[in-house]
Amino acid sequence: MTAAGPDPAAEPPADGTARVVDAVRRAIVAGEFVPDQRLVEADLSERFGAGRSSVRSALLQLSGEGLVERVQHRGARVRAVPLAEAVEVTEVRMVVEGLCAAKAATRLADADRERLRGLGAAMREAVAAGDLLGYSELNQRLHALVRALGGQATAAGVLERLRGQNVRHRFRLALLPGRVAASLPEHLEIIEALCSGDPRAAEAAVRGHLRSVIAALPAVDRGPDLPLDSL
Amino acid sequence: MTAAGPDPAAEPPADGTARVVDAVRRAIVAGEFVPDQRLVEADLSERFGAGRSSVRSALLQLSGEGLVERVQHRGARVRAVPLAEAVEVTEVRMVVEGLCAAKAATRLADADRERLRGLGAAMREAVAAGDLLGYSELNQRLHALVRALGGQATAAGVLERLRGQNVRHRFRLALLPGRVAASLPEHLEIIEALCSGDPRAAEAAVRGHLRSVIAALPAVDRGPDLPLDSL
DNA sequence: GGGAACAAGATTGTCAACAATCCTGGTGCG
DNA sequence: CGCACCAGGATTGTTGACAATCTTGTTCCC
Repeated sequence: MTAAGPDPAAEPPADGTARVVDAVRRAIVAGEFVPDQRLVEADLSERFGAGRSSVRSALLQLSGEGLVERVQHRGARVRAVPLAEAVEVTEVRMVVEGLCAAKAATRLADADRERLRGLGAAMREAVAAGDLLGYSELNQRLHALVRALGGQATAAGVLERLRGQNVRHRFRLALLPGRVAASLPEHLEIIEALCSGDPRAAEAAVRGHLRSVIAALPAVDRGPDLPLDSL
Repeated sequence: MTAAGPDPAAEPPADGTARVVDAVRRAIVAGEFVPDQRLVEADLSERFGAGRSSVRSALLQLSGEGLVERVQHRGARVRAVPLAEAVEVTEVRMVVEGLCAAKAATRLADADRERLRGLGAAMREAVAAGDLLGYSELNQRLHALVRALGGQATAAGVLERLRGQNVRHRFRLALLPGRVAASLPEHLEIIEALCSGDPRAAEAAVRGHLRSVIAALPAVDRGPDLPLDSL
């Protein structure tokens, strides 16, 4: 049963509930469903061609993930994450991702170091080329890699759950003028600290980076709504 | 975050789903439902006098809280938390509760200091009197207080979610011979560091304490099953 | 004109029945 | 004897209808 790993590109014939969960989640992170938008069961049912029961289960599940908010007899709506909470989320990410980095630093194989440094080089190039979206993508890849290398499933789960909550802020962050200039050296420092195998340094580097992200969040929040077509 | 917070004194007339959620959660943390036990919808439906639909919703919600595990077409069972995962959970608790402590240290009012020192004194007395269960209760109160004083709703939510996952191990920890002797000074150090208003010291004290808890976990895991009637 | 009482509409929560799926035991063939 | 195969039972997933609850617009009285 443990033989075949989770295929990253599988499950086209997802049945009712699972399919709706996926579709709604995708619509939320893509910005198609805006914060505070009501999610009426009957509407979603018709839109996705699934029974109201499946939609209901899906909303229950998404509520558990913190993406939608439900109140008794009043339905579900897309959870709005105000700036103050985005800061809180990032603070928690700071310490938990710091833990992952510290653990990762003591477990690296040579192949891992290569992947990390490869990512670092790609980031440098993206910045040099002015490819903000590509950089944002690499950014996520780096953080995901740190999560994975930590080998801490619980921490990874917590981070995954938090990740969904401030997609909005995170997407805009990379587009903030001058942000990448500050972000790139921090990322490179994380990579170097990890490769050096020093857990304290790795944790400190991750914390420093996310502290800087927190400092930049207020500016992001004041920004205008973006198209986000680029997904 | 989402509701789900076990309010110690509220909602007497809980209707269908909410009532089942509460009852099942209580049964799980009380040990009435043992790990890996199957939770058949029809059985629970009859036991709690609620429609299978309500039971279903309840299981969905509890699955979101991480208390039960569900697999497609194979039903739900009480999540078993193996030692390795209990360690992981405590590691995450270590850093997140450290964050709460650091933030709390900078926000304390005099009344808070009094409450903290009062808890410390009560702990000393409980240990002197050999009241292990009372000490365990005070222990939880202290950790809850740190959570609350941090004023970090997101962190508190994460911790609340993790708390439910290793009740089993946590309950037995206090009963481990010689454990309280190591635990008490650590708790007192946390209290002093908080009262001194130094965030770094507070975080370090919390981390040190939970590191010691982690070290003690393997011994707990080997212990026999306890009655747990004391709830 | 302002606000409480009320009724209609909309939406969620629950129930019972049906279909789909999985697990368990037995059966027959090699 | 071992193993693929196949009913039978048990359990979950889904559908549709009904009851309970909330929201909104209206009316009536002060």
